[in-house]
Amino acid sequence: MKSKKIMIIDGSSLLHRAFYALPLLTTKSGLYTNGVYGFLTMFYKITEQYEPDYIGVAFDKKGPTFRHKKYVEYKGTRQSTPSELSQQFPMIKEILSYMNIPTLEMQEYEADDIAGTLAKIGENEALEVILVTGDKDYLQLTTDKTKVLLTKKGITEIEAYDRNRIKEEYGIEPKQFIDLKGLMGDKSDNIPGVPGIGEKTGLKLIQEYGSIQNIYENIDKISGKKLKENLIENENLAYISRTLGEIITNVPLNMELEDFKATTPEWIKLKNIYEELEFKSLLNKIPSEFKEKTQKVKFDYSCRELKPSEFGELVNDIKTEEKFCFKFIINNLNYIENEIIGIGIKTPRGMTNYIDLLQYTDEFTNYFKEIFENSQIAKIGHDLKVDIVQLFRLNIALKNFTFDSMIAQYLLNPSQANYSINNLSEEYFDVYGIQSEDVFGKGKGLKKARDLDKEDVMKYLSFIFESVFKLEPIMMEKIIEQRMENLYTEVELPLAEVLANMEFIGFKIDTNELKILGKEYDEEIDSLTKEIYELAGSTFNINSPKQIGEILFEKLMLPVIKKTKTGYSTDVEVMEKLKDQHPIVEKILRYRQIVKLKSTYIDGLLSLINSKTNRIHSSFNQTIASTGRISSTEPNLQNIPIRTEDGRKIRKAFIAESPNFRLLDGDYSQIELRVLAHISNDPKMKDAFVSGEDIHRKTASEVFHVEKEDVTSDLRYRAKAVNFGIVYGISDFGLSRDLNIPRKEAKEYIENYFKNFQMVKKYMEDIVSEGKKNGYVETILHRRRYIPELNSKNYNVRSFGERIALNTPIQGSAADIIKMSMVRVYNDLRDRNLRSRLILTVHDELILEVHKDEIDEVNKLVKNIMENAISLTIPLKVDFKIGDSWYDTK
DNA sequence: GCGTTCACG
DNA sequence: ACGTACGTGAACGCC
Repeated sequence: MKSKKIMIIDGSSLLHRAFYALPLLTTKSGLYTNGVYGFLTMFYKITEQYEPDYIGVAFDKKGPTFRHKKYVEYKGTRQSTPSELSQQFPMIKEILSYMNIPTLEMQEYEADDIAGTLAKIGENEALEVILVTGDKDYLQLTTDKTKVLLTKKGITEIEAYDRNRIKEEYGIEPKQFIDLKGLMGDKSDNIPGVPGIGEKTGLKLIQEYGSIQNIYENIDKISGKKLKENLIENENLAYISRTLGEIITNVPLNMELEDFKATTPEWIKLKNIYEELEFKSLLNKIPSEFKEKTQKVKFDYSCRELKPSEFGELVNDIKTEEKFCFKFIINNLNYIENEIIGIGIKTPRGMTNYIDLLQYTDEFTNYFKEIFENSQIAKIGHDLKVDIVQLFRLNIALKNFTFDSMIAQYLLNPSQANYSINNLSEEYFDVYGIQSEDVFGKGKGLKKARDLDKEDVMKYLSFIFESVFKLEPIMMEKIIEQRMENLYTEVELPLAEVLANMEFIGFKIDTNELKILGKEYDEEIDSLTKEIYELAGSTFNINSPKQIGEILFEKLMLPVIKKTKTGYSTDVEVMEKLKDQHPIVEKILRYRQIVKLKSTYIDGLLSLINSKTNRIHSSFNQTIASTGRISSTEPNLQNIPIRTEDGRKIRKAFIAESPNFRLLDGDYSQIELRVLAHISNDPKMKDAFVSGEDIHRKTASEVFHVEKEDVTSDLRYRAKAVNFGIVYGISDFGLSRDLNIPRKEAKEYIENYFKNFQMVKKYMEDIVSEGKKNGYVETILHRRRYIPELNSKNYNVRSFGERIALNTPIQGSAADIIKMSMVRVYNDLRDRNLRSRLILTVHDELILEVHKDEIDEVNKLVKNIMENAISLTIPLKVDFKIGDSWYDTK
């Protein structure tokens, strides 16, 4: 039988660690909580990992300890604990009391003595002992039965030490750390030790002689005159230091093992204090049944399952109430092919109705199609894009879609990490709702449709509907107040349907073409692999940056250009600089490129082709990018290669549905620079766009003081880099790296740029100060992004904030514009009953699958919509290409 | 699960 | 003196 475990935590040490590892977080009322928060994060991590049967937390007690009696200077150099930290000790103790975990502190003793004593008690009871601390001194307590978990950098890294590891790493027994410390001393505790002896010398001596006592018994054998002198002169100090550094294990504790038994926390109290301290993520640790009891808002979970005979009645209710909220229940697989399990529907005054669609799909569509398609009846919900895809599958066209709480929250704060309905109900109502995982399971425990508990499903749906109905008025008020009503109702909401349709339609793939390309790549990978092994003189995993580093910088002794957190950097930038030094470098670069193409684009795409339609159905995320852009996943169709010919070939596999269709690709020319010209109102920049000049050429002539006719391709290239830099929040460093020129030269370019485009400079200054003043910046359609970084005390963080402040209105306005185009293109194609359809967007580009009979009409229509999506002080220009494959639309 | 690298706009 | 261009997603190694 496995022995039981006792975990003893050094609370003082852990709180200190957490406090210094995390930035100073405060609650709205100004309480400092970073230490407590970090402590609890670590606490949950280790208790969940080790699952102790007994647990206790030891603290230092204020006042002198027995060590001070032996040595008055003990801890004499310690700075007093800052009040931001000291006020957090009572908090963590309070929380531990709610967890029913005993906290121990004793006059005259320190936490480590208590922990040492408990460890000994634990060992005597034949328990496995786990000590948790940030203090290396604890290593002296490790035995075969006691291990020490030591926090490393930050709060996420924890290293476990047992006796074996110590012997391996230090070559001494744990107990010998006491003697080692006697020699080394400890600056932070003001333990003197023997002068001139640090970790290295100390370890050597202990490894050789075993103990301080034995060193002095053999003092004549010590080599090194100075060392020997120091030892002899400071013998007394060495022994005193040894005593000070020894953790004692016989503190008189009046506790029994049973007092430490892990028991159930007092959930309600724990929940209340987590709320008070605003530890939202830790509330997940509270079982949901304890979270509902103190809701401010009452949620009604009443629900019923409807049989077909009752469908008509609900349809009539909906007609009288003119609004409903709905959600499909589907299994979480690819939702183009999944099973549609059921649907929940609720009107403002009615209860939640559930229809089993595994049984009654036909009856459902017969009764409800007209309701969904009725433009007098409003539909609302949360993350309805998924549900619109299901409606497409059932051949139902949604009309009058007026509210989606997920999209609403994205507009109210586009930087949020999580837009789940649970997050929203917590934020707005302090209601902790029902976790979808509890209903559907997760990971391996994901439930099959038939294993779902219908009552749970209905209750979950009720929770969503109650949340959405209650959120709608509150969120709409904010949206209107922030001037985003138009953006919301005319752009983002209709866009959800456009994205749903693009997901539903997909992009046709020539599987064979992909496979042939894959074979070519494979052959090259094989031969490159052989050449690289040959050049390296050994085999290794070329996919491992770590192993490449070892080969290049240790075996082949190439110069180290750059380091990462974990070792040598081997990225393209570094490798380009090493190219001339060894032939292997170029081979590795080529290998990396081809392997990327093969694994991400050949194998990755092949695995995502829908076998029935030979099409790829990506998912488009409308609420990820803080700037307003759309992102694409599984697969990401927005990063299909184009910059190198080898990669660009992948696009040959992206084709139109049949010989009757072709691809039409329209991309905005220089949309971000045009947006910048518009919002900065810079006359020179605007001139260039109004007169249809090449903007990079224009920039080159201004920055480098040459006539436009005399701009060489090199100058144009440099000017292009400058223009990009402007949009991103330029720095001389970045530009110099990008163009491979001295920093000084880059600086001149930038200064010249600003001399010529003075209004751009003014824009950059104004937008940053506006951001600082308001806390956010806006796009043309008033899309808002908060930038807390602008007020950071940290220079780097603040600079980052400034770059965000000037880039977001540019990137975000460009996103506004293409989103408007998408909605109009989609609607016009549908209104004209065309067979052509929008299938993809890549930030400044729209791709349509166009019927050959409609090419001229659609091309004209899309051009008109895109170029007139919005009226700016400069024209928008769109270039169009037509081809049988995406490769050909160039 | 995080870090590195690299694909795109 | 610092450390540095904006926004994404996927594959892989490594712990």
